[in-house]
Amino acid sequence: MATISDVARSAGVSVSTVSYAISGARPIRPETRERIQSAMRSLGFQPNAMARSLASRRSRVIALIYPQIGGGIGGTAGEFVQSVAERAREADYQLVLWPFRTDQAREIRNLARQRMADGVLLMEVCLDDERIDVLEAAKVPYAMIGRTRDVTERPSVDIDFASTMETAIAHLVGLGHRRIAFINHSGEQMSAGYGPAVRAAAAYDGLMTARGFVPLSRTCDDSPVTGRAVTAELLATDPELTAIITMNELATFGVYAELASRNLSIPGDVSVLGIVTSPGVGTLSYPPLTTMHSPGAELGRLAVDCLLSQLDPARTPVPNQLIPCVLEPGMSIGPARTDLDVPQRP
Amino acid sequence: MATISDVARSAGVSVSTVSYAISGARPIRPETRERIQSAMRSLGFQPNAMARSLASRRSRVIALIYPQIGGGIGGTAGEFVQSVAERAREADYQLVLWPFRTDQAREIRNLARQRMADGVLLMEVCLDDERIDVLEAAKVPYAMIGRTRDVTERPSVDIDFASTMETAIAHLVGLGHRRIAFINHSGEQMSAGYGPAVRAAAAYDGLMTARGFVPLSRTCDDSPVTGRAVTAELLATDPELTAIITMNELATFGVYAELASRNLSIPGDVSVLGIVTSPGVGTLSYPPLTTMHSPGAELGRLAVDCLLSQLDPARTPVPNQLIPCVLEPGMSIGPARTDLDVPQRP
DNA sequence: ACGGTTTGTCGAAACGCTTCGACGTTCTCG
DNA sequence: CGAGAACGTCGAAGCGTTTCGACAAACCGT
Repeated sequence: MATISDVARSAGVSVSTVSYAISGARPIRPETRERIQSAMRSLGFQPNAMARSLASRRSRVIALIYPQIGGGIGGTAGEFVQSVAERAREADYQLVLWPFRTDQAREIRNLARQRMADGVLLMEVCLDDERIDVLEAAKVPYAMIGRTRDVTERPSVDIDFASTMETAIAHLVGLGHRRIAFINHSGEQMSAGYGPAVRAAAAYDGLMTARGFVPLSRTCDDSPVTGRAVTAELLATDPELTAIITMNELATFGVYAELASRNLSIPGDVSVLGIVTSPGVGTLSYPPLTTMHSPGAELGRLAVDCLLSQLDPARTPVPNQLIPCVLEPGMSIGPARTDLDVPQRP
Repeated sequence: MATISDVARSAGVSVSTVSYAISGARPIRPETRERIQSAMRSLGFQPNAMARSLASRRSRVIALIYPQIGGGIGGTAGEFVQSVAERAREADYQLVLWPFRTDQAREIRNLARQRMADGVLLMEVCLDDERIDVLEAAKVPYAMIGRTRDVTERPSVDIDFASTMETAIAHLVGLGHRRIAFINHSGEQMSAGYGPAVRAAAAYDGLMTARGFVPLSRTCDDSPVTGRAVTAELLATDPELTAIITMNELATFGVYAELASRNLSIPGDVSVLGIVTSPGVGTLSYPPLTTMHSPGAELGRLAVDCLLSQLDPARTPVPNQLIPCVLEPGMSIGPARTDLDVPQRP
């Protein structure tokens, strides 16, 4: 494997000249540059990443800490990892995966101290996330996907749950819906302070109340079976329900199943809107679910930019951003049925 | 950030002694080791990964080249990446992601020459995969998930499509099915020599023919819409069809939709078996789809072991392995309906 | 024509580790 | 009891880059 000194010898220049020709940090005479480049080409030279990192004290590697990709449909996480990897590639960085649970802050810090990565990306951030404290104490550059409780100036990108929920509710209200239920993630995630669950719940309660409607929200394990049970319970609690917003992909399949088993039509009897889903998941159901899909790819890109802007002072800083989910029309939403609101018929 | 010489100074030994204490490559007196360890602890020392790699000429990083994670439900790829990352972690290796298309062999080689990774893992291997040639020419250790056409001694792990298909067909035949159709991946993937598509098709044709049944297989784009159309076409071609094997998760949702729209019951009229699915995908449908799910996690682990055994001569070599899919019972399979076989009824 | 920049190149010192050879000590066993 | 092996430690030479300071040569304005 050719080294930089092989190139230098073959081009008849010193090692440092080759280095400057590569980095452009100092001017090189055009013909010298030519000679160096052709030497590099004919030797198939690629600079040794480790030596480069050691000397420059920058590894050009960023780490993505993720708790679990699998665990369900997982399209959101997958899309996200994909876009992070690609964005990193574009910026000429490598992406390493650090599979850690959110409570393994110590392990994360130790790995970070090995300086394999110049910075880390955190996903599935909780409202009180010890990893943030540890990383800050260790002065490790980071960016979060999600936000801690105190929405300060910590570098982050996140889904705009408030605006997403507002769009969702406004859309349904515009179609005459007044009794709109919400199916959230599980109670455990809620009490663990999992950001999306907590923020969406708060937004839902606030927006419903502000409109003078009665909030009716439920936590629900991420599974079709639980989704089905929760739907049954919701219908028992409010038989006049006309719409359900779900933020739980797997549970949504259970919603469909329960409604089907009761011969309730979608959207004739009940409208269903899936929010924060992975793109395309709506087409898996019949009738196709109307969704507001998670801007995973965009978040991935932004998160990388946000982190890199801290690593490289030359980059323009990337402000914290909140991205709303994108409406993907399906066939699961219609006007609220009116037989309940107007009991007497002509 | 503490370095090894800080530790050495603080413990009153030489740098090399600290290094040997860490690696265990040479014996160290217990009390010396104690002193070194407590020095490391109090300094919060973590060895610099770059320096270590440069000196030892091994980065303890492996690369996973993947074409695209997302693509729909994507649980399989996600599960796979997950298990690869975890296995690497267990073996004290880092995993980097190289998002490259299968035709970017040159880029892969150049990255490999930078020696950031000690070896690479390839997924979505095609029958004739130029990446393999390039990697072999560059003497880069690798392991494939999937196999090239010439099933030689190249390091690989793969799904055992033949045995999976045999199990699938045998299961259905045991329930009286004779007219069993097969819905494969898309025609483009087929002609691109995508291993799973080609091998499953070959297995299906061979096994059906060997039993004296008529093969009826179709390629199908990965989407519910196409799945639905293909199902309609299959039913038109053979109205006496009693079972469908699908190896196309998204298309399977279309199969369900088409059968439902014709008021054909599952499994009363038609049994449906999804093979090579991501685990859990069966529960998304109603009635729950019986599946043979892809051993993604196991393949991921084996692939890592297979690669590491080449990197580390001390490891016992891992032979190439073929893992069959795992039957996950659902409710979409039943006995073949008999009205067609026995036209006259009492 | 003369100081002062800018340009283009070089040599050498890091970067933080691993690993080799050397060497004094302590065991082992014939 | 003495030769050879095993033990425990050290110093130094890398590993393949980047980057700093130096310096000759060409260029500049006056």
